[in-house]
Amino acid sequence: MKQEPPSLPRAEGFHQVVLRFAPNPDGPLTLGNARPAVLCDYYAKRMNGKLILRFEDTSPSVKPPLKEAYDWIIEDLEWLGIHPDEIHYQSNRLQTYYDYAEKFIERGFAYVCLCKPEEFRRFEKKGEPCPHRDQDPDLGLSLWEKMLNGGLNPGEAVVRVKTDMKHPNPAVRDWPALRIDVANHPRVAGFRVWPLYNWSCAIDDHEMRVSHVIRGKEHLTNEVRQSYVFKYLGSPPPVSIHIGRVRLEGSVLSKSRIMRGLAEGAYTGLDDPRLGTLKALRRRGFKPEVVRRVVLEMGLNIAESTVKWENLYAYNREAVDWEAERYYFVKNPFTMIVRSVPQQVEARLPRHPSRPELGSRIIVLKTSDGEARLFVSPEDVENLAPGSRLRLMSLFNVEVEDVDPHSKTVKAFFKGLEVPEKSSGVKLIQWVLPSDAVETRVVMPDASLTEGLGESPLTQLNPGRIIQLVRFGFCRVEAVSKNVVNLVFSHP
RNA sequence: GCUCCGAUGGUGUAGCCCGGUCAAGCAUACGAGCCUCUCGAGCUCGGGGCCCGGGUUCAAAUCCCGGUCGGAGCACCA
Repeated sequence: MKQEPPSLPRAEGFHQVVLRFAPNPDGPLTLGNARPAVLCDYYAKRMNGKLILRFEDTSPSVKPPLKEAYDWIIEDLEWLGIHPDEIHYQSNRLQTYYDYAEKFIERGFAYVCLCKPEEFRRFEKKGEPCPHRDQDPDLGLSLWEKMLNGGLNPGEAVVRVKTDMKHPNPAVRDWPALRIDVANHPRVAGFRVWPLYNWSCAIDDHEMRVSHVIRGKEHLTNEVRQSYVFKYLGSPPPVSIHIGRVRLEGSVLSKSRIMRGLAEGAYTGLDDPRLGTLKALRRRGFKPEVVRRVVLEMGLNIAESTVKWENLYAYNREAVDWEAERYYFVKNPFTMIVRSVPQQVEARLPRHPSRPELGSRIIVLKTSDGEARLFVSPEDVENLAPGSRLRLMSLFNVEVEDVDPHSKTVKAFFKGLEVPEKSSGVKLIQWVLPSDAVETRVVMPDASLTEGLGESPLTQLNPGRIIQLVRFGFCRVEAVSKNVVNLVFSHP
């Protein structure tokens, strides 16, 4: 980091800074989720505090949690270098939410509302109490009992927290805290009352002694709603920091859209390169520190911001250039036939142009009757006029005689070994020998496949390695076999 | 419609709370040059910005008001 993120606001006077990242396990983490996650982790570490991961899985029917998503999230966080000190599942804590609800009803801080949603909305709009607001706590408790034991059905009753029916923001007026939901939950069974976000969140932040909440600005009014709970609890609310939403240029970051697209078969998986999931970024060879860097650069700004791929590319290039060995790859190969080649030519291909200590590969070009064949990329030769010169990198120079796109053949003749002067303007191109060629497929950012031939040493690379295909781009090794190399394109 | 936010070069930010040291810093992108057997990396230099209009003040990117544009919320979602 060239620039430190700002210090955590109002962090003085806390015994320990406690932050929580609280995702809904209904999909994979995206770059959008990475923002609060990384910030929470960053400040927890910087302040010697504690980081809590809390799964907010309390909406069995509207936002059904996905059993697999819990692990996805933990894995994605681990990839980012985030290891929470504690992990909580709200679905394990229902009794706690019930206990508080009962207390609130008992003390008249909350009531069981039997209004139909539309009915209540009318009172809310007018700023007037509904008939249930002033119910006797004993009646409230017996209704609450009926919510729990089945005497009331979904939609018939809801527990509301008393706020202020004249609050300027109608959304704050007596908001619902718990409702009946009988849908199945992937983790627990036998519960029919579930807390709503503002209830479970406020109770948990209170119980877990959360000192600072970093969350998206879509929660701005939730902070106001939850402030009433803290008021009734007689404890100060956590410091709330709202950050802007993140957009990733040209990518889908919405979990629901991702899951829908996946169900419709629009994507190849959670790590489809078109998606803004952390899994996709990882698959494309982005280093976690790159994600952390862009997030930390945005800091605690509440203004929304758009991440540009070119920034991600630049940071990742910086992160991987040193480790990325260089290999030759020609896509949609054309065959070049070179005449008048000396008996035997050796090419020495350095593994890394800036790291001679890594050594080089020696490739021996054999000729028959002074003729040599090798593969080159059509885009390097397609429009060349006869007489054009080319430098086959690390090998020799040729002069092109004829290019035939139909037979995908280029005829050329040997034109010396010396590296041409830069001023000559001779283009340097990569090549692959037929005897050394292996089928190589690269998944591109738009999920299309680029196919061609690569050098055989590619088959020796372990999955996960980042390499650079010279004059093509950085790629991550996905899988290799004896005959096929599968790569994922990172960036130029 | 109602409630609430935000606005610094192409992009992301620093500065704004506590007005002068800001003729606005950094990163990335862009341009030029050097270097390099890659369209990669490195090095040097360069152009580019305080949304608009008023006000307060000796002094405003910073404070106030209005406007414009952008965003969020107004779910028995999180």
